Amino acid sequence: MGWTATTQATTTAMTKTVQLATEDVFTAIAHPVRRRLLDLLVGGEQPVNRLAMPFKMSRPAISQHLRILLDVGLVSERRSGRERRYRLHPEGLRQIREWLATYDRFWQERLAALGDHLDKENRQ
Amino acid sequence: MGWTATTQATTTAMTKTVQLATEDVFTAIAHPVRRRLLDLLVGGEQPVNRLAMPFKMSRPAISQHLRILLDVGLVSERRSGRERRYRLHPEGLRQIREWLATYDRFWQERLAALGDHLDKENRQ
DNA sequence: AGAATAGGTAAGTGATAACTTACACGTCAA
DNA sequence: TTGACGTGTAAGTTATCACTTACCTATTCT
Repeated sequence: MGWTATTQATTTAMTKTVQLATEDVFTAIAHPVRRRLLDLLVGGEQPVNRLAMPFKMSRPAISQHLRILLDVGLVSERRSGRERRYRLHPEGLRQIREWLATYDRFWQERLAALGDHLDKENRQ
Repeated sequence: MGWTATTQATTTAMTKTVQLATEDVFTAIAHPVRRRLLDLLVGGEQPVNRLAMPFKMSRPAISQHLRILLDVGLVSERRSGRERRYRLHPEGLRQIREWLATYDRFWQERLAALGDHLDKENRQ
């Protein structure tokens, strides 16, 4: 997995951002902890401490997983006081759904073929 | 990603087998080469050499990827002469679809909420 | 039988994923 | 202001991925 440095301009300052070269949603959701984090966020926007609670890992580890989710755009971050609240952005999952669609079709065809086969069997 | 050693009994002897602890379909499809392999198999059962052709990697590398797909059950292998024909078994992808379903719901709710919000705005 | 074809497996290597601890920095509370 | 809270980042370690080359076995062809 490669990393690329990109720069992002804001009105007030320049902020450096690190992004996944491939916006690889597939890789992002490959890790069970990250899937679990997304699941937790279905309950709504939540601060890191709250997200980290169910896990036995250190909090920095969670931060790092959140970073990966952030990089592929599956979550966003909003600062509120000394907290950072993470929010789910499931739009990126569309990519996966689209990839899966191919296999839906394949699956349908196989079912159809099976149906035909059974029809023939019955006719004999 | 953890690995567990399991033992498998046969009538004639004991064979040691290494298996993915989690039959992790998510991990299996995380690699672009493996997704591509599955895509190629939509065209029907195919021998390894044919599957390996589009790639610049060595053939053993492809064999190793196929092994991972085999382990999680996304493909099956059938011997035919000196060839081994691989066949797609997309059933395992259901697991992913099911996980995604949660977010479909979330997404719907967000759209609904947005609709409500816009309604209120309009009423003002 | 001997050579060529098809493909799996072993062993080794380099890159990187996934943790950990230590630390820095902004925010709130006393 | 001082300290506690909430969190990100740096650096280091270990395990594992993803490849390569070398080799082995089974099948087919001559």
